[in-house]
Amino acid sequence: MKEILSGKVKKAIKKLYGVETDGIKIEKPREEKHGDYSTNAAFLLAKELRKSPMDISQELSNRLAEDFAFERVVPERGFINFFLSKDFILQELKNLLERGEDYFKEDLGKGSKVQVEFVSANPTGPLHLGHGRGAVVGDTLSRLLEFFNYKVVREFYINDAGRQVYLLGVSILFRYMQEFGEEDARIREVFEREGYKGGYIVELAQTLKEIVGRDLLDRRPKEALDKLLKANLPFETDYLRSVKEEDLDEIALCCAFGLDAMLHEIKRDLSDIGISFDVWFSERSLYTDGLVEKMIEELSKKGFIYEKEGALWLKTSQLGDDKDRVIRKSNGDYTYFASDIAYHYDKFKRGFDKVINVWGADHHGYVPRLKAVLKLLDIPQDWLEVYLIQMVKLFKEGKELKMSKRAGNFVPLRTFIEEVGEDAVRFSFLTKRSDTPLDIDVEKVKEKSSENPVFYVQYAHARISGVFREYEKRYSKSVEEIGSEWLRFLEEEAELRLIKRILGTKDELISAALKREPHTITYLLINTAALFHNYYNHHRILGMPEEVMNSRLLLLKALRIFIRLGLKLIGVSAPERM
RNA sequence: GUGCCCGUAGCUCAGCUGGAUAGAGCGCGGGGCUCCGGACCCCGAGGUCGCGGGUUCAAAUCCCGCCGGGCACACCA
Repeated sequence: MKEILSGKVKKAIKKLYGVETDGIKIEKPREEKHGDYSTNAAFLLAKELRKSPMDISQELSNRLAEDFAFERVVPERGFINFFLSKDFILQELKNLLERGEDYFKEDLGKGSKVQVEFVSANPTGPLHLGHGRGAVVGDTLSRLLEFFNYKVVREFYINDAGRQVYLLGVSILFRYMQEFGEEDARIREVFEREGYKGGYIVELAQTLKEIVGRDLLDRRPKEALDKLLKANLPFETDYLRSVKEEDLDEIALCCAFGLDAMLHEIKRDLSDIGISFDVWFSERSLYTDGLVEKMIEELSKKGFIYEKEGALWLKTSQLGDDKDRVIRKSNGDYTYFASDIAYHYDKFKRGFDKVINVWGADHHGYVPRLKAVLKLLDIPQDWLEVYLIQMVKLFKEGKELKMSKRAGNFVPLRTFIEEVGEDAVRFSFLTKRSDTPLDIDVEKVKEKSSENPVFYVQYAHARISGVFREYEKRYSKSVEEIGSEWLRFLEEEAELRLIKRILGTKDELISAALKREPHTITYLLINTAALFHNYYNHHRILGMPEEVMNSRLLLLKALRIFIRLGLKLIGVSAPERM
């Protein structure tokens, strides 16, 4: 809508003054008396034309008033206020009814390739609520971008290399030994200091015990592996299968077993809230494919790497980071940063026009480091967008629950899903801007789930569907058969307002996509549903004279198109009945 | 200590590329179909937009300082 209007304004300016203008803003005034839309165009032209905004707005208004789209065009203190004409509104509505959700589409992406990397949780434990928020926001952003013709690849980066995974293996092994009442001093020491203490580790250890018996205690990892592979485990065994013979020991086996099991859990949780990934990218593969070494070699050649105290350092401080960073420790291990450089280089090589990383806000200090790397690799800064999701804090009986995986004291996403359901999970993660922390009171969400706004929106959809069902029953005709010629009977103020609202949502969807603010969709839905509920409570539809009934049914149909689209974009179901 | 984010109604939060009388839900007080779904609707009370300065015709919105809260500042990931 804004685009249509700004086109009209630009055309009028060109005709009237012979100049091109940029930066014309079309706004929706808060006050209805200031029109359906307004523009600041006159202010922008004032300098160039050496005329007062008042005069310009007057002249432009006179010109634009001839357009059939406007009932009135009113200059006011330099602003130009537009009042849309009924003819124009109905023409757009007809358009919408014919095109369905496509009416809201716009070719913003022009088919460009965008990667959205999100969740990327360590596969060392189940997903918690923070991951859930990132997952829902990332997925919704992806859906939005896809809708506007970006080619989106959803990617999950699996941190399957390094110390955290080693600790996972140690933790499982420790619990496994405990099952037999045995222990190893060295293992215990590592476990107590850094191990994962969650109950899920104990469960994994028990499963392991059931399948392999004493094999690991008796140092027979090879036999244990064979048993595991034959055991018909309820998950894929990619990591177990790929353990190399020369690396196989008790810990390595536990690592692989743990990774397979955890990844399976993670995938299940995600799929339960409607999320699937196109690519599961293994950090480990960056090492096995030699990409990390290659990157370091290349950066060395360019002189960006130096050695100090036995470690390799990257000169990121010259490029916006506050200090240089270690990429290979003095003990020879690579840091996470090293693989991340390789990872982003790989992303770049894969030809994405844009990469969006959805990260937990606790990683914000890491951003300058990565941006510095882009400079070293001659990758444009705006190629990478980092989108930070603030923490989710959980309260139970007024007390905050900590969510550290190592301590094992966290609330799994699964619990939340089971208590409030997929739709409410997705919706509630999208009712707040992502850069503000989110507090969830477990009890409250549980108790008040019927007050969740998601039901309010879904109820609007179900109500419309109910009216259609009833219409079909009473009149033995489908709503689809009502032709657009009936539209002209829509003339009440409330109806026109509702239509304008629906038409205007396109602008807001576009803005949500461009500004990466998927949460605005939920507000759009709530507001639209409110307008509908209000309208519905004051207007009868069935049983009214034919022209009134048919025109109102068409209005409801348009409304339902938008509500369905909005719900689809945030991944929430649109029930026919509730 | 340094950097980033946040501070809006009793509570949870929208609004922030400056624009006209600051919004929603919950909670609170009052009311609403013999009729298409009352999981709804309408009315009302409730605000120094953390504080102070600055820029501007115009500031919740931009800039600076302060206060309060969160997060991050590893040869962890």
